[in-house]
Amino acid sequence: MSISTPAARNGRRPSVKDVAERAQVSLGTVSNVLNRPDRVSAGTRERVERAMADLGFVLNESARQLRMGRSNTFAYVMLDATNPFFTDVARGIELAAEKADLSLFLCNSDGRGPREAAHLAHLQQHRVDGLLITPVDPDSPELARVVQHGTPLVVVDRATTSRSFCSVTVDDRLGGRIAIEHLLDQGHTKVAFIGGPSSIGQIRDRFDGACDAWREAGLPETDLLRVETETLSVQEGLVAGERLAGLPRRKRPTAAFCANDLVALGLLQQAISSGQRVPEDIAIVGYDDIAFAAGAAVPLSSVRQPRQNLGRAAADLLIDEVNNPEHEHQQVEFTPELIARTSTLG
Amino acid sequence: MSISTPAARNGRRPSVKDVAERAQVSLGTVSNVLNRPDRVSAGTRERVERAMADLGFVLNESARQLRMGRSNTFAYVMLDATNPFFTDVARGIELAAEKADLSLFLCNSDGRGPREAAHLAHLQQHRVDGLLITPVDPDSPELARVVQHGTPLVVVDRATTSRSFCSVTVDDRLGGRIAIEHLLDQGHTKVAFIGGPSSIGQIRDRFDGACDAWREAGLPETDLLRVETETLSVQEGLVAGERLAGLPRRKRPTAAFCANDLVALGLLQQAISSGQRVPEDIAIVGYDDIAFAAGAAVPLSSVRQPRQNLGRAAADLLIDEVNNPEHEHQQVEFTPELIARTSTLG
DNA sequence: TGTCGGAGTTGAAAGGTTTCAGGTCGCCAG
DNA sequence: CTGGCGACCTGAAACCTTTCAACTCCGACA
Repeated sequence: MSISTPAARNGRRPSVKDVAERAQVSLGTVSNVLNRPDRVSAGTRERVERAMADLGFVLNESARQLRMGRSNTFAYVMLDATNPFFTDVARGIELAAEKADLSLFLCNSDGRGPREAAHLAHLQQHRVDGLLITPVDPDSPELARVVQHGTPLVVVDRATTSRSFCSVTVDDRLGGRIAIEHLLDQGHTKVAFIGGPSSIGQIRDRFDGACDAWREAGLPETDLLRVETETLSVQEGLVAGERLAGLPRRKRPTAAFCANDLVALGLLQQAISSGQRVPEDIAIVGYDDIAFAAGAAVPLSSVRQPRQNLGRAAADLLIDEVNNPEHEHQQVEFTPELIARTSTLG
Repeated sequence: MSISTPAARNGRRPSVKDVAERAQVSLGTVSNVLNRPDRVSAGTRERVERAMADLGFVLNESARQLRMGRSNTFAYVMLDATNPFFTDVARGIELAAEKADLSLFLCNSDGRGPREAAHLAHLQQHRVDGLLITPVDPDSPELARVVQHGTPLVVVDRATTSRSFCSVTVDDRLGGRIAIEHLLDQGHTKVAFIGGPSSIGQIRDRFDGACDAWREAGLPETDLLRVETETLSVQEGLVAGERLAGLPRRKRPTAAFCANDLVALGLLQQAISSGQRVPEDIAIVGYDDIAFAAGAAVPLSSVRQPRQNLGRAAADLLIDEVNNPEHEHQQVEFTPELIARTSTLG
């Protein structure tokens, strides 16, 4: 097979210079065709465009960026690209970026600090115009350093103590409260909180919110049973379910509030396979309202977070920071919402 | 608040030149510290490093790329970032890329052709060293054009007619076959195939494989009931379930093979909520073996694809194409595997 | 003493784009 | 015929890095 692609003809990709030569115009004119076509006469423009097509010209973004000093690109460093919650957030960011004519790169830190640091370094070197991140550690000095080096940054779905950048969060304490209030409404007076590890701020907040509601209802604290898990996975939900089932009937809670939907789905699975009815024997509320919650064997009640709005708001804050010289950092907090389904409504 | 970040001091980010000046050395030496530290004496190196730290120097990747002509970056254009299948594929790619010291950018075409085209153009301009993609249309001339312009490309999880790039697929026809063979083993002689639209090659293949097995078992074709859906979603699975339930008992299949797990989960939900027992009244096999399959109310049997290996293999092919001048394009095909769980085993 | 080699350092050139001050040309008003 | 204007086009300079041939020392060796 003979080599005949434009790019292979001479081992070098064609540049504006080659285009200019072939079209018998100057460099500047080619650039004008690219960036201000209205300033070029129709005939010339046509000649240049044909030359580009003939040569298979692809603009070199590095060179443009070098010259222009900006990249029109954002990046989002995700905490876990396999978690539906974060992919939905990413989608929100993407939509906002697309509307503002910005490219978006997604990176995945996979919950690993060093990987996150590598991505951060690389993205700064790429001179992205702005950075969104759900960090492994929201209080890491790395984040402040990024800002100091001149890259605007917005923290997504994590509260942080720093005031040198914007953040977007959801009120987890309120989320815990409304979950419990819903169960109280349904008449439950013995409830389990299932989730962990409590080193994660969000999980603490959800539990604290639950306690607030519980106390205000005047119920004894001992009847809000805390079941600590190692992680938030389906597997851990299963284990927790077995633990509940092992309790003597008098002590067994009639409802469970799970710190996320994966745990709730595990609990649900255990309940059904051991012959319990949901919600008659045990009612279940999850958290996040992922797509699989509605599609579970018993549709799952869940605390919904405005995932996509979260992403969109974060991107909008970043766009403001980049374009508006009077930008002031903000901490935006969204409100969660309870979605009641069969798993609590019977 | 006074502006005091290094970057803000003069509105321009420090360059190697600034570093060189401050460290009292030449440009070349700074570059050596960056790229060949062993060639620089310890004292000088230290001085340069201190200068970098003082100034908050961040290397400009655009300039480096421009000079070097390569970016050490791959990109994967995903078809649907919210589908767990693709995020797992992405993870496989990521691991391979990380091992080869390449950065990876993820983009999401979201199943939209124009968005895909925009990403493609942008990535070519960025001079990524190689491109992985699960395309909206595997036979689009766009892909060939990318290759022609000089960017190596590997198609992931889609068969294509072109031989100008590598591809990695899973044998869908075999997948269909083993699903049906499993159901035949369990004694089923009336089975539904649920999925669509059949314009998608993969779905056709899965159905064709199912037919192969069915025919070879000597069963009448009419007893392999085809239920066409609009898309592969939980919702469509629900609808299909209702359709099956509406059939007279004599005609009703005792098992269903769903073209993906989302459909299977929908069907499962419908079956359970309408009081059927799974698998006694209806056995169910899904496809993809996503994480939620094992965690379903009745753990779901499913045809597993080696998602992560798929990604890894694709990345490795691309790495070979980039580095090895004698590279030859390959079409790699993986073999699926049946994971039998309660939904077919009772 | 003179030569050689090696370690460390230098600085100009190159890479592809955009910008912008300046040029040419044709045409119209005076 | 002259001056001036607008439309269109030109090409050098700048952006920041890496590379590499050339240079300077300095100690070793004959």
